[in-house]
Amino acid sequence: MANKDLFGAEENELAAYAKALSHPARIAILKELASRQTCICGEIVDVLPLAQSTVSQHLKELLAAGLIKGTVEGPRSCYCIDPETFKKIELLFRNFLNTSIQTCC
Amino acid sequence: MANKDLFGAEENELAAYAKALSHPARIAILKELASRQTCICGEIVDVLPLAQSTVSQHLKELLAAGLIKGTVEGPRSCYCIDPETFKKIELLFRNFLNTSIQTCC
DNA sequence: ATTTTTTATCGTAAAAAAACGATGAAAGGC
DNA sequence: GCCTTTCATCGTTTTTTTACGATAAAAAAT
Repeated sequence: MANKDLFGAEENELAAYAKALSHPARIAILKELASRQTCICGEIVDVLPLAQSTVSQHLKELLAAGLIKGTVEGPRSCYCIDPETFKKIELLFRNFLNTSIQTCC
Repeated sequence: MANKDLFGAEENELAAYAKALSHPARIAILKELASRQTCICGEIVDVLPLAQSTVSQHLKELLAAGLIKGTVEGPRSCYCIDPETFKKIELLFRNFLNTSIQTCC
């Protein structure tokens, strides 16, 4: 991505989270994870219209962004939404969007 | 972008808005627009560390996504945040993020 | 009428993202 | 001990994004 230090920390942070959410497959993954109360989520691949390696790549990105946390033990993966990050993002976006609405023309 | 009809409408919509927000320059533009109560915003280029054509391109994307509205009259441009879209997005994201938090493990 | 100023568009190059198949690793079942 | 299953990683190709300079358009200023 473009040189990080051309922009402020808040701009970069917001953009990074938005980027993580910027693909329908990743949204679908998150919704699927959210819909299951338990963490046993090995069947994500079957739900998505993508190859297994592609899904794995999307999971990796979500992991890197901190949106999910997960462990893999041999043939069993266990990914979960990270509620803390979600709370943080919710606040970040809400703040940004609302103050923009209020201060604009 | 990936085939639109591989995913649901909500996934695509969320991802599209997130994509519009996924670059620090675009966040910076939006913050700058929000910070001015008036719509006379011809000096955005000067505020950003990017070439004029690049900024214009980012503005075009924000316009296409519906985040801003604008008119250009010769040597004067007038871009504004679209508060309606912002409200819509705020709701969309809040809904998605909050229900994810509540239903997850 | 010509110049100046500001912006959009075009063409293009470089970088990043997305996707897949093939391969490899790890744990459990046979 | 060997399969099987499930996932990650690698290598590669295609597509998209980002960025810039150069050029064009449009209105105002001179």
